[in-house]
Amino acid sequence: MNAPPQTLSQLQQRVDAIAGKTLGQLAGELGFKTPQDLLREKGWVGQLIELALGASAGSLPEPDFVSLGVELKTLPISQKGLPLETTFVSVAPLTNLQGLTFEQSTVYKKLNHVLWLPILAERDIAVIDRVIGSGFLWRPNEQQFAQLKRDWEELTELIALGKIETLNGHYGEVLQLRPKAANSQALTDAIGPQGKTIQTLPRGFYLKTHFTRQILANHFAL
DNA sequence: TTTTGATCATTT
DNA sequence: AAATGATCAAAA
Repeated sequence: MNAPPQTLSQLQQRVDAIAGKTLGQLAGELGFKTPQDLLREKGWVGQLIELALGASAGSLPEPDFVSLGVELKTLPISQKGLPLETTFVSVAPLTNLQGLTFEQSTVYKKLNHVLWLPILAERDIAVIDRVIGSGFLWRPNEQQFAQLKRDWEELTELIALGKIETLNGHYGEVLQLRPKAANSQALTDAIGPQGKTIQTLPRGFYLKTHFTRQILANHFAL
C-alpha cells in the first residue's frame, strides 16, 4: 500500500478504497496512533493520507506523487461540505523575484494538478471519528488559472516593490499571503521599502475558502 | 533554517 | 461566523 502509484487510475483506486473510512480506522490499519486533537499535530491527517496513498514521504520540495506530477491536499470540510480552512499552497519567495513568471512559480507548479481529499472535520467530531470523503483529481480551468495568475502577479509585484510589510490576508481574490512560520518571531530575508534587504516574517500563499468551495461544488454537482 | 504537512485562536 | 494572524511537528 505504500509503493508509489504508477498511474492516475491506480491512484484514484486507492483514493476510492479509503473513502468512507474514519481516520481512526485508517490509522489503525497503518499502525498510526490517532491523537486526541490536532493542537500539536496539525499535519497529522496529511501525513496519514500520504502514507495510505503511497505519496513519496518526507518534506522534499517535490510533488507528492513525483512520477504523476500530482500534489495531494487534504481539505477539512463541514457537514454541509464547505471548506473549514484556507489551503496552504507554498512558501512565498520574498527576494530574487526579477523575471519570475506565474507559470514558473511554485504556486502554479503546486496547483497545476491536485488530488483533493475532503475530510469531514467539524471541530466537535473527535479526530478518530472524522470521515474520509471522496477524493478527486483537479486541474484549474481557464477562469481559475486567470484568477490565480492575477492574484499571484499582484502580490508578487507588491513584494518586489518592497511593500511586504503593508500586505495582509485581505489582498487577493482567491489567493492570499499570510504568515507561514514557527512563530511570530521567525525571520527571513525580504525586500524593504528602499530596496534594501530587511528581515520579516516568512509568508505563504493560501487559497481562500470560497475558491476551494467552488472546486468542490463544481466536482460534486456532476 | 527551510520545506513539508496544516489547524489553532484571536480579531473583525 | 468568517477572515486574518499565529503556531506546531518532522525531516533535511
